[in-house]
Amino acid sequence: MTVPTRNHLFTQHSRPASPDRYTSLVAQKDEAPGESRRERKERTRRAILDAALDQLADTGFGSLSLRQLTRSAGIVPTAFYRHFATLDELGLALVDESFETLRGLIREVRQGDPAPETLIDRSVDVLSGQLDTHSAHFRFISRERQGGVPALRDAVRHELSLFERELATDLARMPGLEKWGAADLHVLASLFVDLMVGAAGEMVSPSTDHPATRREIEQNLRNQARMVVVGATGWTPLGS
Amino acid sequence: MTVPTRNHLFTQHSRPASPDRYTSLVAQKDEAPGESRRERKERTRRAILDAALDQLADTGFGSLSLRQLTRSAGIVPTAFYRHFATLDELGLALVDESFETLRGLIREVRQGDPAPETLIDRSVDVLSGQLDTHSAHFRFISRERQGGVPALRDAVRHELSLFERELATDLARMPGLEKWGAADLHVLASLFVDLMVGAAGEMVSPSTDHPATRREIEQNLRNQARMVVVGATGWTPLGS
DNA sequence: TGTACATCAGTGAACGCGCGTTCACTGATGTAC
DNA sequence: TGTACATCAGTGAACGCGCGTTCACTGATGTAC
Repeated sequence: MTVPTRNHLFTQHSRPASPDRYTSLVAQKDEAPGESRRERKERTRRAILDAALDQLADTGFGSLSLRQLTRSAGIVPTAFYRHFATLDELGLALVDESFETLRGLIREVRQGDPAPETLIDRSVDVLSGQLDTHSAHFRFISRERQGGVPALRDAVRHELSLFERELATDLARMPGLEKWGAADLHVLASLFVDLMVGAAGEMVSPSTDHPATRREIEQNLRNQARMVVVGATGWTPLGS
Repeated sequence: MTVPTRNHLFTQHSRPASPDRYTSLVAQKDEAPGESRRERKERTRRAILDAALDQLADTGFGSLSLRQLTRSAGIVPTAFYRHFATLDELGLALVDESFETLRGLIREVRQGDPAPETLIDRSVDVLSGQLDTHSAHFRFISRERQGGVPALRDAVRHELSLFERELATDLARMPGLEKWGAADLHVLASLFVDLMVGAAGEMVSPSTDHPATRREIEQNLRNQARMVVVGATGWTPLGS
């Protein structure tokens, strides 16, 4: 017969204050009485994801520590496995929500303003706004795109290529590009994606918190995009 | 009085075979009798750098392990400190030699063939050749550019901006660009650098060892560069 | 040319630490009747 | 509405491991005389 080795008088719902709980950023213990078990679980999952995004400001995903992660999420290390089977699975969840953000960006640009001559400025403005609220997602994408964790790198690249394809479909409808083939659209779309991800990665980096620098990068992105548009305007489609 | 706790009969020059020595890729123990102390030290340093580049194919610099590093360099962990004060210092040495490779590339392009209409193909060919012999350097640059180690990220970005400035100086001498200001040259040079580093990073990634994929990326890089050149040709300088 | 001494690249034991993962557990929430 | 039981998110002890860094050391190489 197995014997309990410790009392369990103090569990989740009446825990004594312990020093290392003070460091938790996204504590599970904030009481929210009406909550169901599902809602509680979802809240903890969210806390883990946020703690990860937080920690990822400083390091690559490969250097993520499960123990630090759970400490700042306000749970015990082993509780992590109630939500994700492996650290990689957590990473893939972050890929998903990061690309949701990215698609949100393109959706926001699209709606309400298709005038081609203001499209660049509008896009850069929307990007700039998204960077304020979702910087962690952009940092994650641009870092793990070249990062040291194969599963994530592949997932990010795959999503980026899907995203690029969507952009190509959008571009195909623009005036002047009706005659373009898939290859031409791919060249232009990949240019835009490379520029955007590159600039976003630079703006969102911990080294670049100086706002003047950020505005310079933004301005350069605008000019780069303009030069590419001039190139697209004068482009002779590849098949011809 | 301190007492030696172990015999030292077997040192560097007549060491018994020990299991974990077999894994060393770049062993220091290869006898080279005529060598001076300086030459020996330089050889070990080289072995450390190579072991690092080797290990960095799989992970980011932040996840580098000093112990694995020294094991595959054929020395004991503590011997590392005879060559570098910290791991970061090793990283900076890698930044230096990686950018030497990059400058070698531009030098190779420059010499012997300045015909503007073949410049893109020539550049991509040279890049492709360098990727075969110095892939680790390009992987290092493109990964640590967005990587999680601040000192390296800053160093790589600084070197990239110097490199871009050099490229701008070269471009200023090209026919048709004589009237361009510094800002215009910056836009064009940064476009080329972004495209090159991006494509190189993709080609050199462990996920991309399929040669067909690599040729596709190369071809797309050519097309992207061409579209940018068309853009530059039709560009109205910013001041005007 | 020979000798005494200094230099220093590499050694190996030892350290304390944070890591990911296992396991049997607890007790509040949810469900079947 | 009340009761008995199942579910399962979170707990805490324990594990073995690889890590970076310290330290006093060795002995071949280099140098001064």
